[in-house]
Amino acid sequence: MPELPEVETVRRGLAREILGREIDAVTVTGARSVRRHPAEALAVLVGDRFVSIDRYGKYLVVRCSGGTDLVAHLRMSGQLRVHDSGDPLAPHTHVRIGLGDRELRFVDPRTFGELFIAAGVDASGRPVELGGLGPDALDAGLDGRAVHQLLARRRTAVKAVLLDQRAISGIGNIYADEICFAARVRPGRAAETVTRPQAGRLSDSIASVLAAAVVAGGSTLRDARYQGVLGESGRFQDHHAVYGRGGEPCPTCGTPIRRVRIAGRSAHYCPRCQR
DNA sequence: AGACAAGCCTGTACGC
DNA sequence: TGCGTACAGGCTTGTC
Repeated sequence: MPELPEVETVRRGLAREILGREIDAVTVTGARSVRRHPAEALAVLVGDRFVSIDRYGKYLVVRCSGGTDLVAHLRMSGQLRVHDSGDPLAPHTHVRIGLGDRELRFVDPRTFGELFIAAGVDASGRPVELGGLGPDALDAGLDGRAVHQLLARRRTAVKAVLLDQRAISGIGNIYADEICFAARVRPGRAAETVTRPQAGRLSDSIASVLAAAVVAGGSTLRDARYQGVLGESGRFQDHHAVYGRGGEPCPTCGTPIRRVRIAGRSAHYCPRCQR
């Protein structure tokens, strides 16, 4: 399931593969993937070139030469793939954007993901639809003091705050568990009880875990649908300390990893290392 | 066969 | 009463 490291890996892949190319056709075969518009609305892109690609949390924004911003969110199973235009279509291919001899394809079995044209941008140049997002998890301003403030006076679990895209954008279920482990903080701990030193460790862990995952090209799970733009798998799943490892020994102390439900989601932690 | 996994939005419930 | 916050439910389908 694409989170910040996977989306950043896709961003870099798209920048490498398709930047500067001219869009010569847009074909929508899955209307649900463009549900904010009539299916034909994406045709406004024809004749534009891809100018740059930005990422805000888990959103990708493809800036086009005509001034249009194409926004993508992969949700759980969406993929953006670059193919030669004659390549056979994968099942669940919902949108095809022709780029000369190549093609950008949106593939999404569960159809939670979507593409849409931004209605406009705010003063900072961000699409208005993304106005509710908190600071990006890799934003340098997200220091210990800032994290401590985000957690203050919130009675909900630490992990619920990490997953709240209005508080911090980009963290999903896998990395929330890995960040809590690296910071030695229990994911179910009430946010308002986190001390300043613990908030400092959370801040450091957000940066270090996500940066390491980006270097590794993200995480590709056995069932999860994440792959890079050319079909590459990520390698960070081999470095998961706790996520998906319930019952296995903690890599630090050997205590069995505990699996519980927090905020309606599975959570994994070491009951000895994490307080 | 049916529960489960996931992110995000919406609607509802609740506490101050 | 009203506001902000918290949480359950819905969407979807491949996998176990």
